[in-house]
Amino acid sequence: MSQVRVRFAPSPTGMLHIGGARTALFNWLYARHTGGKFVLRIEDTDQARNTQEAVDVIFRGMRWLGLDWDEGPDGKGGTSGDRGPYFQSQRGDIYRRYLEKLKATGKTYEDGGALKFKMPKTPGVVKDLVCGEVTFDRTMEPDLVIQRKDGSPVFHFVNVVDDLEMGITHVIRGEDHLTNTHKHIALYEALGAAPPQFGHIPLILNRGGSKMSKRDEGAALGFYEEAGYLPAAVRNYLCLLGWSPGENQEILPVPDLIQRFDLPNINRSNARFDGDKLFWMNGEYWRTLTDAEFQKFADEYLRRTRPKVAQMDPDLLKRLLPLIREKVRTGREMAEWLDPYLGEEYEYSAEAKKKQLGAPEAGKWLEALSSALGAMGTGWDDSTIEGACKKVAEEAGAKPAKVIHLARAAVSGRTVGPSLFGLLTALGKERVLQRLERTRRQMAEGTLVTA
RNA sequence: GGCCCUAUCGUCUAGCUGGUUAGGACACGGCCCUCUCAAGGCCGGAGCACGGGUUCGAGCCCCGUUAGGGCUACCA
Repeated sequence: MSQVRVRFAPSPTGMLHIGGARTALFNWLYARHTGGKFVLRIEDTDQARNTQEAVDVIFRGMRWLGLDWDEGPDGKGGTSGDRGPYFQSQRGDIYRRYLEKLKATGKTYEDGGALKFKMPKTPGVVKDLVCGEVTFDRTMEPDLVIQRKDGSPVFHFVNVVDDLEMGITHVIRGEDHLTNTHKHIALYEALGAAPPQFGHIPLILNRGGSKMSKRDEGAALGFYEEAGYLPAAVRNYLCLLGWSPGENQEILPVPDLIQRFDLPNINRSNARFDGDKLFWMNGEYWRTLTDAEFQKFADEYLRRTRPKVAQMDPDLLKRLLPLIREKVRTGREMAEWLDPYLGEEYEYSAEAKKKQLGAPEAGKWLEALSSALGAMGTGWDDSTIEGACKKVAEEAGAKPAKVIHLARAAVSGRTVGPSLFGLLTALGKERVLQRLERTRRQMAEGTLVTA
């Protein structure tokens, strides 16, 4: 048996569709599982949408997911592999050659300026690796246009020619192509070539239950990168749509995924995309990152989404991040939680003002807190701060929680945040006193800003 | 309309060649922990679409119905 060659052939639409990403992933897994080659081919025949930016989106998405390809454009202007070109827009000569070859068989004819392929009227049989044997009655099947009036070849034709020329052995693609496959097979046969094997994988459905379209929320892979998801989590989650590793396991490292993945155990029914579960899974990966991995991720994500971090005291950031990390599970949440510490002009949320800072005893308690914390000598740490806070509460005859929540609101402007004692420790005494003072001043002046 | 695919908790799924108290995960509810929020622990509700067969026995096999999805372009 010769070496497996699979391909992913996206068209540059300006986004990498989540379904396309999953198709790429399954192809990649199959190539790695079998020790075969994974080819990337760009179907850039639609001139209107074909821009460099749109092509770059594909490269970026593939790299982000960790799907490396053995042949195709390298994304840096170069190419690897010797079965190119890997852009359809550069394969015109090849298509013309095959068009001539097909014409020579006498199985084509001109109609209305277009070139048509005479579809055989015999039953079309597709032996699908996922769906089994599917037979199509073609007695009523119309002939297939393979070249438009303007001379350009159509998708079905170039797709077949490319797969043939590139020596693709297994075509793994979405089930939406299943009913077209017999046409492709007819083309292979007319060209005197053996068709590849096919495996049609179930579609990814949106919440409403229809094929995920580019207009659906979260349909673009880039959406998850922007939201600060971890590529490993997204990749792992995508694996579970239409396939299961079995043995009640869902979270698996890549080598296990590769080892267990195979075509016969792919599901036949479509799967709905469940953002909640992805979110949960991201949390699982989020928690198992090493400190170094998390730091790298946080640096890159924050630099991109919160340019203000550059102005921030790096030591403060370094102290804050671990505290925030354990309370959230995506980069976006992390960034939002960091907002109150990006500068001293932080805002107070409506809830913080209403529930905490607006309380009758708030001013009195904050004053007590300021003096208690201000009086602390050496040893500014979680436990000494806790002691001071509890003492303030005790003297005020209140539960510690009351004072703690008030302090959080004063110091961060929020009602939720990292554990208070850790937060105060991280902020440092001077900054904490300054923030308490700022809050008291604004309370006194009645100018607590909202936005 | 025609053709094709599919059908296990709300969702993703396990369930190999018929014998299971139908398993797991997300989500959800309750309790515990608790300074908010997460995390964690314990408990719980929730499913074989329906109807016929075949069989001693069907979630698994066959047929039908229903439902969902897809395809049916000189789009890709």
